Amino acid sequence: MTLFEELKWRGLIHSVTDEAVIEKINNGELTFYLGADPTGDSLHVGHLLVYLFAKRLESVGNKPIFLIGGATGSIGDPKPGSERQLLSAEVTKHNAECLYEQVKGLFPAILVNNYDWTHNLDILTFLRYYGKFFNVNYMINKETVKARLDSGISYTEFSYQILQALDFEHLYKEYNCQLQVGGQDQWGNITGGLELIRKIHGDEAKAYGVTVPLVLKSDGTKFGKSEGGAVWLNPEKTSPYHFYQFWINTPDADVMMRLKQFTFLSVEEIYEIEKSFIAEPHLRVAQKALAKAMTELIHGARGLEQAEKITQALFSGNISELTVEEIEMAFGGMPQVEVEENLPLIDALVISKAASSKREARQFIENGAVLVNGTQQKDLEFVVSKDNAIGKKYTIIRRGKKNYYLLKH
RNA sequence: GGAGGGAUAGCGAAGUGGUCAAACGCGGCAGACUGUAAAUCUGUUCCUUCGGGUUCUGUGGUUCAAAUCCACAUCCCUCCA
Repeated sequence: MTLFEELKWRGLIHSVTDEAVIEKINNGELTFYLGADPTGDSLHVGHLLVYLFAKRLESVGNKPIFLIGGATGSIGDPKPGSERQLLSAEVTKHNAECLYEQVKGLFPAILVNNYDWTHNLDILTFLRYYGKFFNVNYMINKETVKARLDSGISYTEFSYQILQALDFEHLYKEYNCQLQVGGQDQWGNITGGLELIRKIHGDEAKAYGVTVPLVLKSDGTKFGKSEGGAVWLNPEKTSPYHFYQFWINTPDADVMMRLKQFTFLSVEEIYEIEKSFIAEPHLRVAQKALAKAMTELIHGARGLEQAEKITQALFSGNISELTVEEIEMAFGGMPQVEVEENLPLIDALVISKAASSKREARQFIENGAVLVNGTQQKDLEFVVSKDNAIGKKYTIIRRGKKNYYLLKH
């Protein structure tokens, strides 16, 4: 199986601009790039697939360039609904640094920032030289722009695709970068770049684009969100435990696809897992393998160990047997609140955000949805006290099957 | 510029003087069953000190009583110019 065949098998190829790129990818002879606008300070699992795709290309020798969109990010790419809020220079810079750190953790890449070759470009050069290569009719027909023609789009965002095309052309010229990879929503931007390269460097210029499919969930909802929002790669924003839990909760219908798409387990290993998954689904071998592989990939062996330890403690049911040290380790990075020594359970639920109102708190208690230090508590008058806390320090509240909250006395 | 239609809870949508904290569907949350899955079933879904309080785009009015009637404002849609 060649690399490209494997990529296809893994469901990672949405489309390619030219079949000729396949052999070059397999031979590991390409320099390629992928870009990200510094609109946030961390990647989340929704972004992850294309980065892992890049890692796979890199693993056979292709050379990755990671492009930070310091310029494009300050413009904002057109999104379906409305204009973007412009970000300040400081925020963009900070975000760029954070993103680069995360990418470096995944694979070695040359870092470039499109601000460097854009900020000195004067308006006349832009219009006289580059502008002539762009046909407005063509630009208007890009999906991203078309979607906004009714509701309106500013000239600023309309110009975004030109800046992106400039990037590809620049990297082609300076680094002999022949390939851009991106999500399928980037197709328009990628082909824009190819167009520009062809116009400037002629038909013999060889450049390509490959897009990775959007990750879909079988039930149609958006991938990458758990309760409380996006699942981030940054452990400060999403703890390794929550990250692990996100993967282990993958529905049966999706889990084999996720293993193929996201993990670096070999084809044979995945087939082995699938056998067990089909024969004994209740063991959830596939979910466990997925959670393990992903947590280790992003948070390392220590993060995985931590996540598994917490999972073990919380789901084995022996919470009250945990020591203070174990709780501290387990709940590191998880939501916790300091409380006074004694507090009615109803208030404790509200303060810890386990319930959004007292009425809801009562309802949870009456439904038997609340466990205090591992035992169900149906008494509305129950008081959480320091004396009953584990090690006189921590009270662990569970609401529902898998929502945990830590109170520190 | 003219003529109509509309705005109701997270979303869709009933309700057109009191029986309305507002049907129903979706979504959310919880419980049961399971495997921390799916499907299914049950409960719940403005706040509350459980007395009550605050809601139906906004403001003012009519009325014992307004989501419901009237006036004005704002926004959206359709048709005509």
